[in-house]
Amino acid sequence: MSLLPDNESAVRAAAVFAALGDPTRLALVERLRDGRAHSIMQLSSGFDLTRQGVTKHLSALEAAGIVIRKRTGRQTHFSIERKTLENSAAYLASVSQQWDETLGRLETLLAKTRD
Amino acid sequence: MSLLPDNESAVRAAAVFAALGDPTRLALVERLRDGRAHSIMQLSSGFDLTRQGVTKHLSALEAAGIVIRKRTGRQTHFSIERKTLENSAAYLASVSQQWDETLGRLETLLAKTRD
DNA sequence: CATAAATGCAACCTCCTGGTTGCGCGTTTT
DNA sequence: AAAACGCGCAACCAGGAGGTTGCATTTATG
Repeated sequence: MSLLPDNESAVRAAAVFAALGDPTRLALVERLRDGRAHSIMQLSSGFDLTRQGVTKHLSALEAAGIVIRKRTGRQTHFSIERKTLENSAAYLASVSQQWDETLGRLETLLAKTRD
Repeated sequence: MSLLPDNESAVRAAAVFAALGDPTRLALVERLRDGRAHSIMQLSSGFDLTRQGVTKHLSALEAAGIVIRKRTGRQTHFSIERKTLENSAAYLASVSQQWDETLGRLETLLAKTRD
């Protein structure tokens, strides 16, 4: 019995978190916070990475649904997919919230008495 | 110039996300949603993993500050550190929120005109 | 049309990660 | 005091992730 996240939202959440888990990728997201679309050249500048390296990370973000790619002419622009981040934020919030509702710190102590 | 997340909150956020990025680890967090403290034996049951394997994951979660370890007698209990998840949720929310505030979809289009 | 610019694609390499096994050590239990 | 329980630690291993180089491709520019 492998009870890995059968929960749909949890599965996707894991993918999103994995994508955001890399420092470079998170930095890229930070760069996209302005909500505008940036080309790969723009995004590559400032990193100790090859353009191809950055592209890989952007593809990873795209695969996780965090970012949207759109080619225009000879350059490719990336922008943030707001909804994905919102969902993940909501997921995390729900976890800590449930922790809050059900018993929380008190039960934590009582658990030690049980079994 | 390597402009990796100099921002403190972003650095920690990356660590937390990396920890939550693994399906097994996220499943463990799911199991701890009840807010109570569970022993390693309890948490191990149901996974296609060795106890030592699960322990490794729990240690990773602990290192990221997502979980708290407390040894009592011969068994070790883990429980959720609510604040860490709250912070990460807030971080994600702030990113998508800023996207919303600043221009968002409109500017996304305009950006294509620029440079 | 020749060339430069911006990107895509594939092969390759290294190192970290997730997983295992084996064993030792403190704590209950009988 | 044995034996069983719950756990920590170390070594080890395969595979994937992050990164590179090299070249092909498409689009703009002079």
